[in-house]
Amino acid sequence: MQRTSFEDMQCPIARSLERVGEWWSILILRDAFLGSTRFDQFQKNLGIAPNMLTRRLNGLVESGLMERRLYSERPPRSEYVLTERGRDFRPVLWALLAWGNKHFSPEGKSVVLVDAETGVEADPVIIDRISGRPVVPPDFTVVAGPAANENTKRRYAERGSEK
Amino acid sequence: MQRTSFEDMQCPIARSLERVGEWWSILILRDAFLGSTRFDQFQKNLGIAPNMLTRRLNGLVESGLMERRLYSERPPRSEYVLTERGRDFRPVLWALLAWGNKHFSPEGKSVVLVDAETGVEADPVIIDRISGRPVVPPDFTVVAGPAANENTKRRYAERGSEK
DNA sequence: CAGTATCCTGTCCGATACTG
DNA sequence: CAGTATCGGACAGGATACTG
Repeated sequence: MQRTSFEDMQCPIARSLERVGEWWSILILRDAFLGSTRFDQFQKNLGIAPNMLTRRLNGLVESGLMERRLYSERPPRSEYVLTERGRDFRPVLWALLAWGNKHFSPEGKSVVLVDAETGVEADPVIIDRISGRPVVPPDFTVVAGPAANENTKRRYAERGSEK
Repeated sequence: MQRTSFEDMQCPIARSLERVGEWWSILILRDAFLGSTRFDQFQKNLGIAPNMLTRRLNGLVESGLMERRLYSERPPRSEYVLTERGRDFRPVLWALLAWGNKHFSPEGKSVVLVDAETGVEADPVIIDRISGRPVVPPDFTVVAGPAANENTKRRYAERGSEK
C-alpha cells in the first residue's frame, strides 16, 4: 500500500492497517470467520467482483492471514483458510461489530454476538487479562515501548496522560 | 464510499467500515486519542497532505465521530474533538494495537498499552460483561438479530456454529 | 467451479502553491 | 496558523468476457 509520506511505520496500528487497510479485506475475513473457504462462497456472500476477490485473497495470503490450500489435484481447486494470524484478528471484528451495532443501527440490531449456549446477547468489553480491570482511560494508556525509536519516544513523551 | 454491488449493508461491520474505511481515518482517530485537536498537530504527526487531512476531518465530522469547534472568533480557528461516538471507537484501536504488536513487530514493541498507575504492560482481551467470560469461539458466536432481513437471517442460519 | 484477462472509472492520496 | 485550490499518479474497485 505504499504511502510515501507516512513517517510513522513504527506504530502497530499503522502496521496492522497495512495488511487489512483495504475495505474488502476486513469483510473477507469476516466471511472467513463465518465459515467461507471457497472462492465462490466469498463471491456470492460479498457481491465482490472476481478480479478484486482474487487480488484481496492473494494479499491476505501474502500477509500471512490466510492460507491457500489445494483440496483437489485434478482439477486444481483451492480453499482459503485462516491462519493463526488471521484468527487473531477476531477481536478487531468483535470491536467493530459492537461499535457498529451501538452507533449505526438505528432500526435495531441485525447481527448480534451471543453466548452460544444460552443465546443471551453478549456485551463485549476489553479488560486487562493481567489485572482483570477494564481497559479504559485514565486507568490505561499507551506509551513508547522498548523498541521505540527516538521519534516515537519523543511523541509519546510530549503528552502526559491520555485524554 | 459508494460500493454499488455491496448487498450486505445490514452488517454492522460493513457499516462501521463505511465511516472509517479509509486508511487515514483510523490514524487520525488514533492521533486524536493521543491528544491532537488542531489541524497542524494532525498534519505534523501523520505527515498527511493538507487537502487529504481536510477531507478526512470533514468526513469524520459528517459521520459524527468528531466535532468541529471554533475556539477563536477572529481569526476563525477550529479544533477537532472526539464525540462520544468517536470515543467509543477506542476498543477497535486497542484491538488493532494488540494485533499489530503480536504479529508485526519482529524487532520488539514500539508502542505498548500499560496500566497507567503501575506502568505494567497490559494484555487486552475481550470478555462478555454480562457473564464475565472471555469472548472466544465456540463459547460465543454471531447470529441474526431482531432487525435482520430475510437475506441476513438465511445467511446466518446456513451455518451451524462458528468455526 | 475457480478463477484469469481486460478495460474502465472513481477517488484516495501526494505534492505544491496560495491565502486571511 | 488553518486551511483552500489545483494538478497528477496510482490503484482500488466494478463490469464483463473468457477458460480448463
